Amino acid sequence: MQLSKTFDYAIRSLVYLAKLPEGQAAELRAISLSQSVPMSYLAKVMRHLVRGGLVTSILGRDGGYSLRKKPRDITLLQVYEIMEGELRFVECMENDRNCSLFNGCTQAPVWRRLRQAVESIFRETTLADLLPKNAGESVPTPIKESGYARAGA
Amino acid sequence: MQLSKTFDYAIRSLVYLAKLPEGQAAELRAISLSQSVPMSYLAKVMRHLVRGGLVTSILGRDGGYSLRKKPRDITLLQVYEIMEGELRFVECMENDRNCSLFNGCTQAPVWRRLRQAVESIFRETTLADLLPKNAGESVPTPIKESGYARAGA
DNA sequence: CAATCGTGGATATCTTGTGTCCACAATTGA
DNA sequence: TCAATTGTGGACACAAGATATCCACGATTG
Repeated sequence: MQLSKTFDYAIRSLVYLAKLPEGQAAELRAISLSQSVPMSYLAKVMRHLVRGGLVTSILGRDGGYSLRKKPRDITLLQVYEIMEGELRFVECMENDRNCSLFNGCTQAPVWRRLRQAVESIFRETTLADLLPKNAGESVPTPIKESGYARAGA
Repeated sequence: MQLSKTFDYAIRSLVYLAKLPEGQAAELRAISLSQSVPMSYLAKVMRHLVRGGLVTSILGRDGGYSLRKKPRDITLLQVYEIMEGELRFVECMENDRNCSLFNGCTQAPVWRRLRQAVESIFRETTLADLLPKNAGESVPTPIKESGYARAGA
């Protein structure tokens, strides 16, 4: 019943990008430092987001990442499905190979209700909802300079 | 975002007990066979339920387990908390050691909303809701005799 | 050409869920 | 009283998945 760090990393990175001035890109190291997320791992996360169509990557010098949509148009459900795949709570969410054999799977309706609840929250929450209200200040400062942002090149 | 098998085992075992005639006990092997759950692992699950106060265990010969409350009085939330502890989706659900430092943890409200949703579903669903409506037949039959119910003594 | 930056994938590590095993205590019936 | 049965407790083993690391490579720009 835990959300993965990967999912959390993805969200926070997207929020970071959303805070940038329109059209501006941020490079991996900057995101990594600001979130205290290992750079080489963040790279993998970002690749998912790129393939998922939420983020554009710019190769080469002065490259980086930038949002491909308005924050209002990026829902947590999209992010979740890109990072984790379809939302499910048990193995046999739809197909009943095992459970229905025993008791007609009386808990299946509960899992469905559960998914609907979570799904609708995820669908209704967009990146825009995660932007700090009172913040015009552009970029948050990292806590520690050391540790991260070292590998990869 | 997955529920553990352990939680599922617990629920199914409780449902099994709930189906028994009032006051009757079932032994470990019977539950294990009916659910195709490894007996030695089920033992551990049952211990949790005993300590959690949902189930009574009877030692010695002709021992077994039986429900300690009416199915209507056992909620999924109780079962969850007994098996998994407090319901949480991220590390820092209440205490904010890390996230608030960066962005005031704008996602925390989302996680809270999420928890409330799940929690209320769990709280409103009782064992009674998981009993098959049309079933007077006492005990479901196992699929395969082999494999489980062998270890332990 | 050289420096920068993201890509891709193989690999390593760590954690946790899941499962196993065995000695032991309690209970009951012969 | 003895032996069989049944749950208890904890140590241990195993597997899978999340998390992290590394390195060779392609793209881009000055």
